[in-house]
Amino acid sequence: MEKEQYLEVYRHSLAHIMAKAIIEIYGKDVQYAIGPQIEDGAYYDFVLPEGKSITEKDFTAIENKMREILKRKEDWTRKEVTREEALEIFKDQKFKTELIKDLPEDEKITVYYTGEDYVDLCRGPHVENSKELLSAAFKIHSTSMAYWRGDEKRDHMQRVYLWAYPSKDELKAHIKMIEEAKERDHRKIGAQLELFMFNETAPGMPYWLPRGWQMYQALLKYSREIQRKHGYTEIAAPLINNKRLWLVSGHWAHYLNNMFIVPGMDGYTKADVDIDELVGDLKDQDAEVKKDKIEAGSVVYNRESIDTMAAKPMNCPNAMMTYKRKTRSYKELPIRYSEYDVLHRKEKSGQLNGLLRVQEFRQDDDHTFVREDQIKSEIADIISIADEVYKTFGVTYRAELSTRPADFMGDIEVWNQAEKDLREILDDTYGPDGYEVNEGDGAFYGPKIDLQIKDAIGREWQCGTIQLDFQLPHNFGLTYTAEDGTNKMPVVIHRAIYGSLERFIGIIIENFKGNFPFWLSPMQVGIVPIRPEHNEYAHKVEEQLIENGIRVEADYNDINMKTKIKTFHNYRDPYILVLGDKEAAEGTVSINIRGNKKLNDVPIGKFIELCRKMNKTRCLEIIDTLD
RNA sequence: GCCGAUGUGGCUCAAUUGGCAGAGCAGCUGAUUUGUAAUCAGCAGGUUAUCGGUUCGAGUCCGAUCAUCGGCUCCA
Repeated sequence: MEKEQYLEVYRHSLAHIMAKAIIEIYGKDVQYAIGPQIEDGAYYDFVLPEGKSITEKDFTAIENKMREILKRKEDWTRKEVTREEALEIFKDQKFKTELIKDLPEDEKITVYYTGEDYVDLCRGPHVENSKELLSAAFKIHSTSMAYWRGDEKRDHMQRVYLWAYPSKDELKAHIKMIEEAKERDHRKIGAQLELFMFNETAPGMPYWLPRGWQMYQALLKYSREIQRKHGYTEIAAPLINNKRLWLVSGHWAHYLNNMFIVPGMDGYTKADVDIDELVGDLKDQDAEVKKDKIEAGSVVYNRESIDTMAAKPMNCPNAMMTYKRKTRSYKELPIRYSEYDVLHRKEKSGQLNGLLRVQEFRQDDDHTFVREDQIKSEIADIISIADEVYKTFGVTYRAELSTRPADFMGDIEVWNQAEKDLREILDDTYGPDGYEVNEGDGAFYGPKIDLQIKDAIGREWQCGTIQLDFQLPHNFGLTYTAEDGTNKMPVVIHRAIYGSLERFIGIIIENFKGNFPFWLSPMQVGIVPIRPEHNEYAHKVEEQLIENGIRVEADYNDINMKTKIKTFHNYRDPYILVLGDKEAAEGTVSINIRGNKKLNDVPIGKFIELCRKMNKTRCLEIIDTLD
């Protein structure tokens, strides 16, 4: 048996063993649903008897019970049964019953017995006897809540996860890998390197500290540089707009729950007044609308007030307004408006995650207005930008095309042509099998290409996105004057390469484990004068570096040089310069290079030259020789 | 929003069955004047997330709230 198949079979079998163990511990009333194998093991979904739940403390007991069951060395017997027989076997199991009823008429129904007291509905395959699993290594590691069939309106189940590997060593290696991933955690490194912080009063809204902001600016600078070469123009727009704008864009109808509302003058009232249609609870869109008398001095938010405003969750509507400010000619297109404004998106509690999921962020956003015949070349250009940017970070990526969904908007001919164009570009760039297609997964307003990048330890992240939009130009009534003098509607392309800057920074922190390339390093050079009498020379060196656009910090305190080196070392500065008598006399620097290499007595001019080179080329490696 | 967990000086962590809130690092002061990842001594730093409850007594037990973490779900 191939190793992968073997893994699947015994992980899946172990899921059944776990279900059997849990039933033995919690009783026959346990409702068991499904238990598939996953990347590093398996899980199984249960509804436990009223009032019971599985917590960390119970893991060991379940594992022990599983081992006890395996030692019984029971046979696994497969049995084909009729629909009626299956329904009889699982008459007390509501989920199994539902699964059986949903099976196609002609489907063979198979059940597996493990020993005589446990039976599960399953296609298999499984091991033939539990003893085959005795050598497997497994560990229950977490639980979570899951909805039956992913539907939040249906049963809430408890999902129990286990890791499973063929040997103890492989399980150990997996646990070690998870611990290493924790070492990369951007939240931990972000605190150590003083890049960003959070405060309770602004959940999910990062404070960028001086060092982190340097990095942020380096990313912005790079984005601006490359976009400028590709004909982009940058704009900035209001952060809050009256709800009238959001009504036109459709956000008020479809995105309100994710928007931070800013009440206008009528949004609260200071005098006694009767208000109709008062929103009972701002957090709950479906809350009952009530009619109430407001007492003087009280503050009431009324989402329906005429001058209610909202912080923008997306840049698009304001970009539309910017386009619409005057009549446009076909000769002007494409118009590319890039912007880096702050966006706010309100997330449900429990969804925030460091920089990876935030409520306030900036995107390297752009809205490009094109004629239909320009779509293809424009998308090709965007992909070339993405390709260049991702290469600079040393990550590989994968493209996914999402096509027309059932509930699409607009002209089917336009869709067909656009999808054809996108496929041709993707074929040309990555080869016909070099990208994935998610049929019907596009947004209702247009097809899209998502770019997934792969980090240093193989995790994938969606960053770049390129979306065609046939809807927004329609909502905003955008037009341009065509060659024949008629008014035509442009197509909008939304695109981002980093995606959210915050998220992207979180990803690259973990990708580089905090050891950033020179051009990205918050501080690039740390200066350590050995004794106070060397401060004067150190100041001169510092000034020269600053003049050359190099981010530098120096420690002029009268303390042990070891301490100063340690501090900069902990900040992971790529270069630490040690300056003493010799260097001052000869106009040189002695360099501690991140990674413990050293270069002594380097002429200052030479050092500046290599720093400038790295800033210009944005190379990944820190130069550690003078050749 | 859901399931489970966590919250003690800036950071990492202690505090026995409910019984005086403590240490290291960082900070400050002084000494040391040092050529490559922790020199020595002293000082200061706390309403134990917040609010409420039980108790003679709460970091510890109970409740609520907030934030955070692991997942689920969601994510134009």
